[in-house]
Amino acid sequence: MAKPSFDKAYEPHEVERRWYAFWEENGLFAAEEESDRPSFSIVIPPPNVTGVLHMGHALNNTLQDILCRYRRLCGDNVLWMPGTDHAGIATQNVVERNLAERGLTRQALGRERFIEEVWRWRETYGSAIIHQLKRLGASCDWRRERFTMDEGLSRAVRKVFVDLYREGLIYRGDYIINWCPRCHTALADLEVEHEEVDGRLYHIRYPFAGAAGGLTVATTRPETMLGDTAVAVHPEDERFAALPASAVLLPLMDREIPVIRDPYVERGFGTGALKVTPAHDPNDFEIGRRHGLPAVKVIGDDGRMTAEAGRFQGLDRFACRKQVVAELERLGLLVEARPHRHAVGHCYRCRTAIEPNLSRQWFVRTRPLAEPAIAAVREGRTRIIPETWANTYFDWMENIRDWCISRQIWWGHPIPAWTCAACGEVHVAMEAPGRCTRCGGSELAAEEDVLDTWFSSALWPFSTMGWPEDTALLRRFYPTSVLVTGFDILFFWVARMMMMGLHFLKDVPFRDVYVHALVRDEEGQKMSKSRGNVIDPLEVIDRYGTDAFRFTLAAFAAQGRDIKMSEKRVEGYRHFINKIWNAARFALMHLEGVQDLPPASELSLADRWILSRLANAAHETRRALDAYRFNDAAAALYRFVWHEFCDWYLEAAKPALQDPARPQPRAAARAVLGRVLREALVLLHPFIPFVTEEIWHHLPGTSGSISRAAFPEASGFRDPGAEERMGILIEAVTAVRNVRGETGIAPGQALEALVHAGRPEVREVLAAQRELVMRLARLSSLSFLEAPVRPRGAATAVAAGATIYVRLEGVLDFAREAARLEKELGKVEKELAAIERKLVNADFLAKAPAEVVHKVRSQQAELGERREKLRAHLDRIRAYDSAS
RNA sequence: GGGCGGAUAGCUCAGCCGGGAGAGCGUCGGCCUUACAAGCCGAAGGUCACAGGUUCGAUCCCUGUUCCGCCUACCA
Repeated sequence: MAKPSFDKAYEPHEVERRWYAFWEENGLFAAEEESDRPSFSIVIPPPNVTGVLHMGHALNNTLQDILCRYRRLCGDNVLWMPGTDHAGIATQNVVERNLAERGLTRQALGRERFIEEVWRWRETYGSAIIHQLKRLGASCDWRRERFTMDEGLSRAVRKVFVDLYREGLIYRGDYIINWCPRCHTALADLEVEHEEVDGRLYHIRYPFAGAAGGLTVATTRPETMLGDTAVAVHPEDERFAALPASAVLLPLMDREIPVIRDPYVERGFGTGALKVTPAHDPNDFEIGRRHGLPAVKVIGDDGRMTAEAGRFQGLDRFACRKQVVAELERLGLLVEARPHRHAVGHCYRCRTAIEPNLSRQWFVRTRPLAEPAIAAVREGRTRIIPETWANTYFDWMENIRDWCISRQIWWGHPIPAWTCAACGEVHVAMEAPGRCTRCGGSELAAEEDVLDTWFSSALWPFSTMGWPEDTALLRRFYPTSVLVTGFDILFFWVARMMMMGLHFLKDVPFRDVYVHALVRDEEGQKMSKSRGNVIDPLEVIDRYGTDAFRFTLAAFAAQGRDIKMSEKRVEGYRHFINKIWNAARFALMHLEGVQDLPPASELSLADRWILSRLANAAHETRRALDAYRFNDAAAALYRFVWHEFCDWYLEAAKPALQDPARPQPRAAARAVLGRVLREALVLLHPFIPFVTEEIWHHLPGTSGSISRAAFPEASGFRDPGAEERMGILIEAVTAVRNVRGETGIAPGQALEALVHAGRPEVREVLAAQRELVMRLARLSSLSFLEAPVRPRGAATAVAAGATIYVRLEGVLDFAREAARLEKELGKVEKELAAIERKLVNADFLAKAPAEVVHKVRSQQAELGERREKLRAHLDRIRAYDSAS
């Protein structure tokens, strides 16, 4: 492949395309089914086939990719299992909308042709999100890509359904479920989103049957009264202890309904009398069961009133409400309609108000499945990180209710059940039975409902690996190492995978669950189309490059905190990418061929220092990633690369690199430069895979893809002595620069400096590194004084345990210098005062650990010394000033 | 109703086992110093929301308060 030019500014797009193709062609993301290396596996949270990449996906997959690339660099055999979800309701809605544009409906098409249409749609658009994940750099093992409607996964679904049914953990029955009149299907409790709305609480008078007076009930949904079959009061409510009649006359319907007594009724709410509509309210349904009440279904599946609603038949439920209220008002039975704020359920797919409806559905008995799933987390077999989410998990699991799994839509896994036309026997089996096992009848009607999409997603960690076959993949990669997901699907998905995994594989589906935050907009608002505040990740990638975007996501992925995304941030990290790029450009000017590191004795102080800092950066990165602290890892790398490697090492190494007259230090610097850059790139690679791969191929001493390099060891070049000595140098140089900045001397003007070093080691370091200090601080000379005596016209800096005089002949503004010293002195005195307050405290001396006391004492000594020096200089400056 | 999280520099956020608070961006001053102006050097800027408590010592632990955000729930 042609080497591109190494331009001043990094140009990401061509680089990204080129390297992604290279990775895929060379199978660098492929997991091995047979391997001696440790296994590491992640199953992707499968995005909806209909979806397009949003910020949530971008964060989620960036974090997974960082982990996968990191583990590969550590030598693991990594499986990142990719795929998509058929997303029953969502996909059906999208395809239906598409049909509507062509003037068609699914009903007109018929079930079979509609399903074909969905598959066609999937062929055309279903890979969009996969391509987008690739642009993000996702290193999935794409050859293994799965789809929840694939034959293999469908088999797993049927097997699970049949087994659970036979174990009595799946049943069918008539219950109140959440019905979406728009999607025309039942929904699980979880799929209902509650929203506070301003409604009204209507007080309606139900006259007694055959007696004067009546009972006033309170309701927010007056239209349901048409289906009332009782009025309930609390058994111990004195107000209703003696009633003139045991029944009331249901207004508008002229039906007599009994007054019953049930402790469910809350005496303090409304009027204390509750209308009971068993067909349209879950609590009323229970009351109805307890009292043997009939259930009258007045609202149909289309949201319109049924024949049971009498003359209201055919009216939309909300229109009906208005009319019922109007008629009651006319009859003088509407006592009042006060404003009332309450929660109303909405369909999580289409936002339509949910109708609780009596209906025959299939359910999973969840409690027996939930118990092992609770235990697994309690016992730490699966860790939830951050831990706080474990509480949420327990809370939900412990109060779990049966799961309605049947959906009245067409796109999904058919429920494998058949009903005998002759005897009504229900058969649940993997394949359609030939004839009825009970009566021998041959006419068997297949169940028309399909399964909840989450039913198949619950199997994802093992169905993707070939279950129910006993595959090599399962043996090697199940349980998966970690699941990375957003908290919004903790119940929908994580909890259910836990239940299914434990039940069918007798082991947890994942060792760790890393729960990350939501990506919000700059103001902290949830991104949504209706708010119009959506930032498209692909546009961000177009503008700033994938690497900058990924690094931003990682840098802001602090545990337990939402990410507020703005392009400004990404721009900042694009600068970082560019910085790396330019550091590499610089390095390449000096690197030729591979050079081994010389022994430590031949390395300069800066060489030893940067190698030590590299080891430290490797250590911090490793520790942070092992703990899923992505932001810590990103920060450590940023600091190392920019503020240590670029700001100090490269500048410090320039003299050696640029001086051909001294081959030995030059060779050492070259070797170190090459080594540190290579290893830094490897450390960075999980975060910014493209630019690191690109640079890698330019560097001498590298081979193959950086994605298969070895993650640097943290222990290698630790050198505390070098770190301390370099610290002195940095402090001294910074002090001189400070003087220069504060006194307004042009950076170009070389200055003379004289140093009085109190501690011999400080003098030794500065003397040994004289040339370097001069260069970095832009000095024309650096000499040493035996006593702290300020030369004429010199500014003073106290730093690194030394006094540094900077000659500013004729330029020194005494007033300004005095002000500068005063400011410095003020700071020191304030710090010292705080320290000394501690040391006069007998309790502190007696009770604090010796090492803390020692530390404080040495701080006191150091600050005291600084204070004395500053005072002395200030006095002299003042004296000089007033004298002159 | 129950639960969880947050409040730290102008902005956005880090801050591990309690030992006197950091970064990025922004601001101010100075620099085109041949890797990088997407850059370099320097500086300013903080009652760590408020009130108590524990402790020799609290941004950190405990209690309460205020203000935000989220999850959850069958008072119609």
